[in-house]
Amino acid sequence: MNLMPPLDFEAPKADRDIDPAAPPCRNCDVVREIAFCADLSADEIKRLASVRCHAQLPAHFTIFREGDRAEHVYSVSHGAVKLYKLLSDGRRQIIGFLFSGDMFGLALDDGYAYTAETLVATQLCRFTHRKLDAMQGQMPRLERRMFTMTVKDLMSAQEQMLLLGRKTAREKVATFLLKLSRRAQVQGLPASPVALPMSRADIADYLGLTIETVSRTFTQLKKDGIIGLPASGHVVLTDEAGLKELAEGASAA
Amino acid sequence: MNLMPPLDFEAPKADRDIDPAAPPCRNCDVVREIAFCADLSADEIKRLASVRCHAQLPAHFTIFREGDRAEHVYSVSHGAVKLYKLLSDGRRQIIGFLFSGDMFGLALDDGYAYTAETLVATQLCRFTHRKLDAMQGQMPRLERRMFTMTVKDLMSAQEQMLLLGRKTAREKVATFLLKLSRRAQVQGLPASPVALPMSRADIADYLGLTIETVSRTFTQLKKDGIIGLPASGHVVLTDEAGLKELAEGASAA
DNA sequence: ACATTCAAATGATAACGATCAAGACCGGAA
DNA sequence: TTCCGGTCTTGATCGTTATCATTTGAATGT
Repeated sequence: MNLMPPLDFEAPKADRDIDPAAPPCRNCDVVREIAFCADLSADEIKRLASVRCHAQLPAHFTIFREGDRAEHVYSVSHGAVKLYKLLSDGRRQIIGFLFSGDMFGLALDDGYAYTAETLVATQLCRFTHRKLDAMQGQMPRLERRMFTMTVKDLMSAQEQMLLLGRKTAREKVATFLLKLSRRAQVQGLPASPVALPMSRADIADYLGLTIETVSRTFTQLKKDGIIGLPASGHVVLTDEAGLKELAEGASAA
Repeated sequence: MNLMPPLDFEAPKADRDIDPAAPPCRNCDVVREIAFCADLSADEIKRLASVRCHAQLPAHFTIFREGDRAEHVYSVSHGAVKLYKLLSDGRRQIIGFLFSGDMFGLALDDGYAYTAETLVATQLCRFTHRKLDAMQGQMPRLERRMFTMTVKDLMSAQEQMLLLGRKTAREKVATFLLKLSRRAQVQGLPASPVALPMSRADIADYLGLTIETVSRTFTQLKKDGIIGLPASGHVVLTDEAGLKELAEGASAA
């Protein structure tokens, strides 16, 4: 797969889809409020838009690979993306699931430290590092926003270290479901029937477990009346308080 | 311990130790080159120094606790610090060991997300978030440097997620030793007899293992001729290539 | 030198999650 | 509809690491 990408950023088609006369970033609707382009002055948005490149990508599309020259930063407009790192023998660790408004692609040594792949059909905004750097100092609010988002990412990564290093399978899954639920709420979606746009394998590689353990844990939580599994790809948080207790490591329950 | 802190930032003594006539940050010697105060103009350093507070802390001193109001950012001048998060039942995950030049204490919601504790006697520089924020926009290079350091921290955290989620005990220990060795080199110390200023318990809580497993793994690696354990708190990297192979997950070996 | 204390190493056993192996389910194509 | 490919679930067993228990060792103080 991905040998013949049906669409990519190079295709001018993507740019043509954006009405140049429209207020820049109008396309982004809600996302404007939470993405890194939020909180900017009209002038800043205009300037930012001039170096932006929008694209619609299909599901399971590799945006870039670990080690690729890091030329762009991305912002998710709509859809979902996963970031992962690999060991030489194929073991995989997913380091993040991204949704509308999330940013990715920052790198220091000219090479991405992870692979980025869409989970579902996804719209992205792309910015060139070089051009952003060139505007350095001219868009203080943007820089500050990117900084803040990076600090948030770091804190989230630290939470995940606690999960990976010290939580049980049950606690890991509970934490994961709550995180997804909260994230859905941020996007104005209901907290409870949570959509899981990723496969069991993805969940396993995010939580440091195997597919089988993830599956068994879902089944157990369902048996215990903590969650419901109405349809593939959807979870009902029947007992959110119970989930929270589990997630925080309240031994019993 | 820490019930009667023998020294702290509030004590004016710490400030008196700094010669106000000396070029600011002269005390920091080498650290100046790698800390976040590096790469600043003379004017910026002067301004930064005006809101700085230096302190010498003893070993095993709690600098702040998870949940405390986040009022300061810190930079390690000399010594070593560990950052950790706790679960309600006491399970602990160390999310980082910090050395000269490292920064910590960034927070978003007014509360530190982790506890910070010295490993050994340590000198710190402290800055008030409020004052730094007040200077926002006036010290672009400082902001950029802090951003860069945060991105680096994030990438390091992502590496650690791969370790915690997907590496074996042996691979974890190998990775840890290599990381310490590289870090020592950055500080101009030799790569090979690496100092371990932290306890086995700290290492275990950093790698998501138990004390016993860490101990056994050290013993094994020694038996296999990959490392040497000349004295408590020191490790010789006998076979660095072997360690690297292990760390990257080269199944065999 | 010896007692005391705490950290580290080692040993024995258990458990959680991994691995191996079927079988169930679901969606898409003919 | 039926077949086919995949993912997900469930079952049986194994193994790595955790847990429990003890010994060794190193540092500190008397």
